[in-house]
Amino acid sequence: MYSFTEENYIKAIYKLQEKSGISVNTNAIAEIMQTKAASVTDMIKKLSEKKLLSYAKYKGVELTETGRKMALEMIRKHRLWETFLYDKLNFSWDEVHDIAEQLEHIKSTKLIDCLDEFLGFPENDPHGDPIPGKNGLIQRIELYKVSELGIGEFGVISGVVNHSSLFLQHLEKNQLVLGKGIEIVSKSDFDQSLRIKIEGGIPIMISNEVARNVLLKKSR
Amino acid sequence: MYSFTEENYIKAIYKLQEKSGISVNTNAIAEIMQTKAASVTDMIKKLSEKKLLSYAKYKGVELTETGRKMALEMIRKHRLWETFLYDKLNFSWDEVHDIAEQLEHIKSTKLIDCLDEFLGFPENDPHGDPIPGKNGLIQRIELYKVSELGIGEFGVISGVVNHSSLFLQHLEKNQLVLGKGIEIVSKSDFDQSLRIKIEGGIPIMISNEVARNVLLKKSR
DNA sequence: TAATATTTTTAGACTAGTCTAAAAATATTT
DNA sequence: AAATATTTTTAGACTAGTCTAAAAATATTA
Repeated sequence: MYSFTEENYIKAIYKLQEKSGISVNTNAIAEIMQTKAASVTDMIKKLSEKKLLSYAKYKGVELTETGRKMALEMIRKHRLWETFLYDKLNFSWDEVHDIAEQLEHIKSTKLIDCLDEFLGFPENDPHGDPIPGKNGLIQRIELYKVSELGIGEFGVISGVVNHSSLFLQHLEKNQLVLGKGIEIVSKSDFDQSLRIKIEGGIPIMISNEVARNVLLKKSR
Repeated sequence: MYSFTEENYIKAIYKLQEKSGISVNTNAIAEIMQTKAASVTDMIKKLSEKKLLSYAKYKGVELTETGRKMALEMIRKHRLWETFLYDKLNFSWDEVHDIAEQLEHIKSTKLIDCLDEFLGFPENDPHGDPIPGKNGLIQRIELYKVSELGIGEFGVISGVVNHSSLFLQHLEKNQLVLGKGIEIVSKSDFDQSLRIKIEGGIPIMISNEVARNVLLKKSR
């Protein structure tokens, strides 16, 4: 059985590996874990001894197969709990993360499967992120940043890059929520802000910052 | 914010105070917490410094008002989660305790109230134990052990004294579950075992041990 | 009352996880 | 290639929580 801290480290490393490709460095882990580089070195030595990652001094770390499986289990639990909080308990999508961060550590071989069934085997969490299956497989579809679309193109909001509370609240306030269709009307050459038309709403302006953090499934 | 260990100690002390009246001794706490007396002494010193209990060497401990409130919050959370596992995720009543022991530590000012609402503000958990309200008040009714009833008396199964997994499984196997009416048919002078008639079932024998651990609401 | 048994506390050692400061290694700049 | 900057590791100190063994206090028995 692994400690909460061990599980959190493995999850953080998995996320960094997803972004950067292969190897993950000490400072990057320290930043996500909100701790000091020395603490990271201490912990990754232990995790290496437990065969969850492979590590050589000054060479960064990579999760082992065991580590990756553990990470995917954590992500599955996290996203299923977020879905429960959102769908069943009416939490808003910017409130669910911190609670799911705690719930994901519950040790029970059966609980998360029962929750999965209870929720109707959802494929995505409230932010549009894919929920890994019991077998650890993630079903991904190709998503595009709003900033990557051209004038006249359409898409359906299906994810967010930035999960911060403030950002999610900003999106909700502007009706930029999962499932909404949008069309790119025009783009400013000056600051790359966009004028977009939201399905069921009036055209609005969004900054380039927002455009780079909202993900779409392309449509027509 | 309190640690999991601190919360567990407070809960254990509350339960012991409920049984024994006022003061609780070190060995009793050690037994519930499955730890050594020395560890208990160390911890109750800390909890005393945090004003959760009052403590004098060799004199046992008593929870303060703050400690009692915290204990009732923990019990409320525990029982609501047990109810969720049982009612919504179809866990059996002997499986819920260990999972609820973990879930009760989730820190969120809003979560348990949303869960309470989601469950329809239940008054009892799957074992018949009363669920404290948000205000900390427990609604109790008078229950009797089966062994306290006379021949010909009736009652409805409304609680259990012993919460062990094996005992709960034994009860379920014998249809001795919450809500069932029973009538005392006869009693053996030899070993105090009882012959009882269960509503909707055939008469069965139960040992004195079982009779002392099943609680009834009296009826007619 | 004294001897014995039991309970509780204290002292010191341990692990898990954190930190700061300094040392070691690597990367970058000149 | 040398100097400088940055990253990473190591050493030692800290807290939380645990343990064993011994000491202290209380309870029980003779």
